[in-house]
Amino acid sequence: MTPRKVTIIDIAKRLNISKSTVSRALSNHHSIGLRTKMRVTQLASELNYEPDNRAIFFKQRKTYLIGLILPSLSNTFFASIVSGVEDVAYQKKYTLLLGQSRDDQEREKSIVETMKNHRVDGMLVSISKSTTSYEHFKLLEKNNIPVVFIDRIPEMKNIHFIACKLENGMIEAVSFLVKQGHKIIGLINGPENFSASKERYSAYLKALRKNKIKPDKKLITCSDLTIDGNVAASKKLLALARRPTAIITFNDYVALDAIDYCKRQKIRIDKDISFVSFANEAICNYMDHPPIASVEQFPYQQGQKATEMLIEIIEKAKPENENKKTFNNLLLQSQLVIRGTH
Amino acid sequence: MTPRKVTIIDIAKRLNISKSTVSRALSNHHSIGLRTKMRVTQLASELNYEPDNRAIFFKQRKTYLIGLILPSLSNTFFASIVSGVEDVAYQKKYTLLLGQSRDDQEREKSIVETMKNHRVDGMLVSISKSTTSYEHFKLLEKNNIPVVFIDRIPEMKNIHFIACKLENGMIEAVSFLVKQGHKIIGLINGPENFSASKERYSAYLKALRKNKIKPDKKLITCSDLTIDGNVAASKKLLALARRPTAIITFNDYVALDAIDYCKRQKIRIDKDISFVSFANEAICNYMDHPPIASVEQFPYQQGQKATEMLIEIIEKAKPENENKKTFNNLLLQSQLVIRGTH
DNA sequence: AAAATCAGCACAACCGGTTGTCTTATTATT
DNA sequence: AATAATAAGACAACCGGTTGTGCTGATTTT
Repeated sequence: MTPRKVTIIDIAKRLNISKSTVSRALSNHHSIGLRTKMRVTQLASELNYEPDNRAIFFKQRKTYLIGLILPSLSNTFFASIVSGVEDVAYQKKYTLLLGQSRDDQEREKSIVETMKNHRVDGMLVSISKSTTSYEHFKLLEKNNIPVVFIDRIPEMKNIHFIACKLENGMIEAVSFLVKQGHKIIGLINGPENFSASKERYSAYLKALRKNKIKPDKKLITCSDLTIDGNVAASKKLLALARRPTAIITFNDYVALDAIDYCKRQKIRIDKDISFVSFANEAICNYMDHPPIASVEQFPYQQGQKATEMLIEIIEKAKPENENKKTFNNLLLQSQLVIRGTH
Repeated sequence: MTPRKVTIIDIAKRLNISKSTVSRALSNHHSIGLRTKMRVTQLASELNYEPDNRAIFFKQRKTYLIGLILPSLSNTFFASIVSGVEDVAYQKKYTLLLGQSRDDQEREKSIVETMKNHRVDGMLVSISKSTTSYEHFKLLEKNNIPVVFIDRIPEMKNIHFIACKLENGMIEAVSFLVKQGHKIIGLINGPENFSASKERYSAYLKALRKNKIKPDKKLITCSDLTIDGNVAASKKLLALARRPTAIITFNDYVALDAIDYCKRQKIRIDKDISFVSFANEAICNYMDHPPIASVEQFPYQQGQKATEMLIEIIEKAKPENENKKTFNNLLLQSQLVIRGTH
């Protein structure tokens, strides 16, 4: 129990007026005399009076709080999302509540619970890898707390979400490689149960079709995205009799581990084998042999757009619209970024 | 105004009992009969009743909210801090309010104001580069909201803070280079007005003294930490008649830009020149020619320790302790990490 | 001079919980 | 059977603001 802070009641007592007068004086209401207004504002600043949002929002049934739950924060992709979310939230006068699920469903649930009890006006979520039950999100809806999912989307009907469409990026990537003369193009994908993996997988097949290349199951493998997993996947593809001359990886880190492995195996990067990846992390610019291209997924922009979408939903929500709900979703186009040779 | 949620009053009305009975039934109070308890809990779960934290914390004068303000979130150093803070906050049942100042004093002030009005129980701050006035922090103290500063510490008296002591890391760095045979060791520092720069500067001088090397002003330069600034600083040092054989840089990014510049100039890394940096970013492990060593500043741990410190301050704060305030500060030791050759 | 108008402020209800005190009906004690 | 003890729950105040309504005295209107 922290010591109590100055309230309008304290001010009212000292000036021998009622607290409603203080409240109106501070908000410059016309029915309060000039002299009283001046005495109130004067004393308020002397005492360092600060209004208590909770009391205000309590009546308004609004908190101007937005909850954001991400799997991790030390990952640059998610850090960019946070940054985009915060920028928009700040601009629209909302404050951000942050939680990281650490890819643990129970922790995710618990954070949802806490934020719900803090009465956030809405939530932004990138679901954890281990999330299989969506009850906690359904409960939010029952409580009239809108949720916008970002990038990692659950398989639920009737949800708001924003993501980055990878199909076009994958097609650009494959076409780019084909144009460079590659015919045997491998894929190191992420965990099979990821929707992001599924999307890459089907886009990869579509891209091959478009370029009239027959898919070869042996050229497709998965990694659990750990260093060991990435190396194992690389090893598998590079040991093939029909060895790929180019590999597309789930993200930049997979590519970097793969490139590392190649170097140790004296497989020459960009000669014996080329890499194209996803994420387009800035850090790749410092590498001697980065992937020759990477598909940008615009995490910062996803964060921005998701927040704009959420706030719009929050602010247009009215009880009378209860039964004519619509669900917003937005797919940004990904974009292949070809690295300059340097 | 979002539609209203289920309250204990709704439950009370339906069961024709008083709201205090509902409250006590839900918290399993002994003076409520078993039958009533069951009817209440039953109906509560049917209606998806969720307690409103604000009403509870309102009376308790506590929110279990902690505000965290950092200059940026897209920077991995700060992202690690956030991660450490969130982990501890979660474990201790506090929720994190996040804001980024974008190194703008006005935005920092405005975020402090907002969080204060949300009645956070305490705040964690890494001050913005442009912050010169500390009034907004002093006001927090007057409002009995404790603040713990992290890593970027303002020049104020009587504050709580946590930071990472760079002196020992710098001494280790210089000694390491000397042991490798280097005698001419340059320094590319950050902006002069940074306390972090000042600390590196004096530690650098001390380290040279310890190793009986005479400092040479020409070997010391500053960068504004932009790519152009980093390159310009590198150019300056490498153009010297008495050219350094090793350079210590403000952080890894400066080193990477410098290394990049060297490569373009055909200056051979680790032969003609070696680099040691600060921050020890994981990404350097993927480089062909990373700095040979880097001083780890433990941002994740700083976040953790700062949060532990803050929560301790919050929870032991009592009105009667008002005038016997003490100020906590903790300096972690930095640590030189020598990269394995790979 | 009586009635109407209005400025300036007080009073009270409300938001959704918690908690101390009071009431009532039942059971236990002597 | 009369009294004390106890169980179960009602009532009301409180946290710190906002806001609709009511009251009072002064000024204006007729």
